[in-house]
This record gives sequence, C-alpha cells and structure tokens, in this order.
Amino acid sequence: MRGLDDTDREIVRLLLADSRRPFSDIAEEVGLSAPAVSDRVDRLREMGVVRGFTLDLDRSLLRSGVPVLLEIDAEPGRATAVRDALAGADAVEHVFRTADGRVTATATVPQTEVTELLDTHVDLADVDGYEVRLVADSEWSPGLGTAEFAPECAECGNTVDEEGERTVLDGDTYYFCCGSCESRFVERYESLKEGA
Amino acid sequence: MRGLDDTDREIVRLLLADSRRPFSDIAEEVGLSAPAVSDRVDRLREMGVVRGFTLDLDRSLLRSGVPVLLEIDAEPGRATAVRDALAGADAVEHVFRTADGRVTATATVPQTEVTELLDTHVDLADVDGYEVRLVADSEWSPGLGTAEFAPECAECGNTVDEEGERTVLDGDTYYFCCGSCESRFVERYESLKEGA
DNA sequence: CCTGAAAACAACAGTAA
DNA sequence: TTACTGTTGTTTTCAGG
Repeated sequence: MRGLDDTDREIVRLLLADSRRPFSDIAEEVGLSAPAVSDRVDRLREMGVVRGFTLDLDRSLLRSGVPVLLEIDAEPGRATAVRDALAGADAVEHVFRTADGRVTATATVPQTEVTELLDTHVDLADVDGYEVRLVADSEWSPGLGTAEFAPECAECGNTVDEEGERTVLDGDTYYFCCGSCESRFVERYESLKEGA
Repeated sequence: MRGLDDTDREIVRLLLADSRRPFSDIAEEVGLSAPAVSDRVDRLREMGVVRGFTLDLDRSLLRSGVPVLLEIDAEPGRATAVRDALAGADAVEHVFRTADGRVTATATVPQTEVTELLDTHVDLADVDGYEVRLVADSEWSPGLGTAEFAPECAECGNTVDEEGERTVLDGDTYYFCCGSCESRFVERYESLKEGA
C-alpha cells in the first residue's frame, strides 16, 4: 500500500487553498504533467484522504438562525450514539467527540430552540447533562502541516503503515495493518452480510 | 443592495457538494447560461459569502500529531485577542468564540504539547483557565438550510436588510444598515487612515 | 508517468431586456 | 443591472507508449 509523498502533500495544500485551481496549473507547480496530477487526485479520493471538493462559506453573513456551541456530556458508552444522532441533524455543522465522553457540536437553530434540536434527534437517556453557548464568531484555517497518511486498522485499531492493506467493501474503504487482520475482517463482514 | 435569491442558494448548495463541478453543468441545473452562473459566483465571492474553494479532508487518516479540543476561558474582554492568537497558529484548524468569553478551538499538536502551543501563541495574561480534551473523532456536514443573506452593520451592529449598503475599503467589504451609518463609518475610517 | 489529440470548459466580448 | 449568444483560448480526459 502506498502512502503520501511530498508531491501528494503539495497537491493537497494547493487544492486546500483553491480547489478550483486547474490541474495543469498545479502540474507546473509540482513539476508533473496535468494527467499525472489528475491521477494523483483520483488516488487521494480513493484513499479517502480527500473526501470531496467544497466551499469555504462565511456563515456569519448568512442568517438562518442563531449559531450555538453545544457541549454534551454523554452517559458512559453513549458518546458515539450522541455523535451520530447530532451528525444526522440538518442544523448541525460540526461534531467533535472527545475521549472523555463529551460531544461538542456547532449548529444553527431557528431561535434558541436548542432543546427542540436535542429532543428530536438525541435520545435524552444518553445525555448526562449539557451546556449551550452562543457563538459570537468562528474561523477556519484548513492546513495540512506535515501530515502522514496513517489510518487505523479496521480490525485491530493499530496504526497502518506502508506494509498495510486496503480493501473496498460495498463502496467503503477499509485499511488493515496486515493480511491476517484483513482476512479476519472480511470473513466476519461476509458472514454478517449473509445473515442479514 | 441585493441579497441572495433561490438561484444563488441553489448554486451555493451545488458547489458545497462539489466545488469542482463545471459551471456549465450547474447552469443547466438552475436554468441559466454558464456565464450567468460565473457572474453569480463572482458576485457571491465579492459579497464575502463564498470565501473560497477548498477541500474536505479526512484528517483521521492523516497523522500529524494528536487532535485536541481546547477550551479557554479568556479574561474579561480578551476573548477576541485569544481567538486571533489561536487562529494565527499553524496547528489550529477551528476557532469558536462564544458570547460568554470562552474560546473553543481544535488543533493537531505534535505530541500532547498543548502547553507549548498556548505558550508561543497566546498571551497567558489573557487566559483565566483552560481545558484540553483529546478528540476521538469529528464530523463535518456543510449545509445551507434556508440561509438568508444578513450581515451585521459595521457601524451600529444591526442586521442589514435589502435597504442596506455595501462599501469596499482597501479591499475589505463592509456592510451598513443605512446611508448615515455608512458615511459615519467611512469618515472615521478615512480620518484614522490619515492619522496613521 | 509521459505525450498528443479530441472533447469539454471558462472567459471575454458584444448585445438585448 | 442581469443574462444571453458566439467566439477564443484553456483545461480535462483519453489513448497509447
């Protein structure tokens, strides 16, 4: 399995700054041909590193309600359930789940109808307590740093290095640290699918 | 001053889902010609609603350190200073300032060297206290809802409606609720500039 | 990963509503 | 001011090496 090289990182950095920049332009910048850049971008999308091309919007200019920051302390083991419930809500933009079982989310709600948002989307039995703060402003600086490509093994959770494997199952990409983790996962996946 | 109509919203929605989608394609979707879409996108950028075209990256696949969530309680009146200091740091991706004087930020730091990040970028005299949480996972669902274009008046802070004005000063766009707010602001701006 | 050709696209001008 | 048509130069994509 191949990771990211410096050229990949440079391409990502350039597209992060302007995703509509012509590949031919980027090609010149990184010393490649346009088709080569196109191929690399395709690969990055397949790898799942690049999820898509999108816009950076200034939401402070758009009024569709009141922007709020939600801090929810989930009941033990229910943080991922709360995260999923929130992520499914239209009004919610960001969801961060932290290791201490808290879910922090940003949303824009009609008035201060946050209670309603929680009520309709989140099972309140999952929630230990929560706080709501009004967002005054927010910034986003998409950067890359010296990022390495290092997914987690879908089977054992270890970091996957260059020796790892990649498998696409029903359109989703999974990474594995070794062949045995891969076959174990695929086997389990197949039998679960058969049962369903 | 013109706001956003349904066509603008539809264009933004389509570009949000795929910012590399050809304008000709979008044109067909919204029932306009390609140059008309191009004009509208230019206008949206001028208005500041669209800040730019970028990528949606899956940072969980990229290891460049430990992702953390920072919660900083700023000293009274120092929240914007803390926000600016953090936003300027390379490792910081999101910064949310809430009305209660708290700054919540996400960052990816080499190890758990968060203290260093705060030390080098933020004036500790501005900070009353802070907490650090390890981010387990995060999601982003860029959506638009039924957003209205409604910036704040740069002079009085009121919401600017269709009757408002727009002025570009040294490349920055400012919105005003009325002509008198505008002239007051511009006058002050000019005299400040002259003094400097 | 390259080159070269064909198709698709964006940008510009001029014009009409 | 906004959008349309037609033209031009780029850009993307595809084939073959």
